[in-house]
Amino acid sequence: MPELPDVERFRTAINSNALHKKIKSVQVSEKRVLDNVSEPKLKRALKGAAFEKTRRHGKYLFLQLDKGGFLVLHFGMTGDIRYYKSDSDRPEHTRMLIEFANGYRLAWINMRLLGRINVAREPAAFVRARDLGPDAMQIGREQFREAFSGRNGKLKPALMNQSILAGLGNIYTDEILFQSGWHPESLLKRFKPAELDAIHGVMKRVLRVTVRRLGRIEEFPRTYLLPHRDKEGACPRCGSAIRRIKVGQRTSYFCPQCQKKR
DNA sequence: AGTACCACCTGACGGC
DNA sequence: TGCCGTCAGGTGGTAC
Repeated sequence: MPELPDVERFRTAINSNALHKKIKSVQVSEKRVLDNVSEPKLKRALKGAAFEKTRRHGKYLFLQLDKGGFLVLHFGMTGDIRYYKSDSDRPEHTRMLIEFANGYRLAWINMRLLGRINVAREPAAFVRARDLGPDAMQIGREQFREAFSGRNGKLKPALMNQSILAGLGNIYTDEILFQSGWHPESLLKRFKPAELDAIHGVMKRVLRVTVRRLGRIEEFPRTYLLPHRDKEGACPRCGSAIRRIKVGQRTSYFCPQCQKKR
């Protein structure tokens, strides 16, 4: 599930529940998810500290510690977060469990073990080291045009390329392409600056709307593709059968009537 | 620079 | 019922 709007939901949940609470203990039940940090080092960094505030860049969530430094969470393909009280409510596939002094717990859930846990001194340095592009919610029109013009290759893989633009994944990119009326295999070099500007505008709108709905697809507007993004789906605009193809190894859903190839 | 393929993982689903 | 292939909202490495 985790693309930008989902990570933004996790951030909101942590902001409203898990800030300014002293961390009593940390358990990591799957060491494989630890990326640049060992378990002892992670425990040293977190124990006795509290989360002060949160930031997000692309699909990465940064939790600032009052002792200094950041816990950096990435969720992979399957990830979630839950704040709860009773030990019996521990979610399945909890890979890291943070227990607070108030008795509540924060579970980092990661079924497929494709997510990663890091620590960082500064988000900016981490973002640079990972070669992440500008965040999709922050990027301005000029910067967007700059990032995508003069490139070769197909539109969809470029939008999903985290070093060009950070935050979009497979399904939100499908939505943005649907709403801008472009076929996923359109060639980037055929786009005029004004058309890139239009895609930027659509992207901003889609992110604004879906973040506001906390990434809950059932609550998306009826004119959105995502609720119909399955084999039997019909285009919410024209009723045509939604088509499914592979673009850059990833499954893409699109409306052959509404989305033109450039 | 762009693309293809593989690897990393678990679980759900459909076909036989 | 059980086994098997396929697929899933991500990323990193390698090779061409």
